Amino acid sequence: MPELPDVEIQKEYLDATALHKRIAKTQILSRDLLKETTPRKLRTALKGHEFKSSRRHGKYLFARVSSEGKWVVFHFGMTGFLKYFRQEDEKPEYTRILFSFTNEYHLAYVAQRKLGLIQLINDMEGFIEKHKLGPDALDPGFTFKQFRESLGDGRAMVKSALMNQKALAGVGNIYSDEILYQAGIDPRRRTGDLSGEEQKRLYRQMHRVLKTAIDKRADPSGFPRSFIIPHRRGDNKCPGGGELKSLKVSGRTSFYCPGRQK
DNA sequence: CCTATAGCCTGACGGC
DNA sequence: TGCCGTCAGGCTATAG
Repeated sequence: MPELPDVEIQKEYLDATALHKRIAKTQILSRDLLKETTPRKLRTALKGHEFKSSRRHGKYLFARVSSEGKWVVFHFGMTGFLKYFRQEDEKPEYTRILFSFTNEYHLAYVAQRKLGLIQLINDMEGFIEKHKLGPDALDPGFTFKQFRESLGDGRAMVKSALMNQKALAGVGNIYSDEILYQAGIDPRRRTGDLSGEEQKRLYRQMHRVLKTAIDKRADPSGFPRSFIIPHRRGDNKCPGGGELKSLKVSGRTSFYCPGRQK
C-alpha cells in the first residue's frame, strides 16, 4: 500500500475528511508506533486544535497542527492507512491511533504490522534532514541532473538505487519494478553501467508511472493495460507477451520481463 | 565510503 | 486440525 502514490492518496483523503475538524480526543491504542513522543504529549498537543494543512515527502505524510507550528508525521510502513468514519463501533481492526473530532467523526490510523511511525515534530525540514531523505521523486524541482546524481554511478543495482530513500524519496518495491519495466531496464543492472539514454528513460518513466498511479487513485485495477503491476502475483503475464519472471534484488521480490528489460 | 543482509512486527497461506 | 516455514508494496542497524 504505502509508496509515493499511495501516500499521496492518503494525503488527499486526509485533506478531504479530517482537515479543519476540531480534535476532541486522541487515543493511543498502541504505543509502539509513537516515536520520540509520549501519549500524553501527543494528546495535549492536539486537544482543542485541528489539522490545518498537510504535506507529503516521499512516503511520509505531515499534518500541520493549529498550534505552535507543530506537525504530526505519519509513516505507514507496509500495511498502514487512514480511515475516517462516524460510528465508533465502525473502528477498523488494527486501529493504532484514533483521533476523535467534535463533529463526532473519527480518524483512525490503521496498521496491521507495526512498521510505521507517528511522531510529533516542530520542524518538517529538520525531520527530513535527520532521516537523510532524498528529494521527493515528484518534486518539480527534482531535475534530471539531480536524479542522475541521486542514482549514482557505482556498483549498486539500479532497482536498489531507485528504492533508496536517501537517494530519492517515494519509490518502493512495487513501483520500482514498474518504472524499470516501462524504461526497459533489467533491475540487476549496475547504476554505473547505465547509458545517458537509459538514465533519461528512467527519469521520464518514473514521472509517468507515479503520476499515472496517482491519477488512478493508486488502484491497480484501474492501471493501463501496459502496466505490469496488476499482473504480478496474478496471471504472471507480461503485457507485451511472455512470462513475468521473479528474482530477489536486495532481499525484495522483484518482477520483470526478460524479453523487454535489458 | 559503499553495498548487502538480518531484524523488527503481525497475519495469511501452503505443505506435512 | 495443528504446527511450521515462508512471505508480505516498510525502515534501521550492522556486517562485509
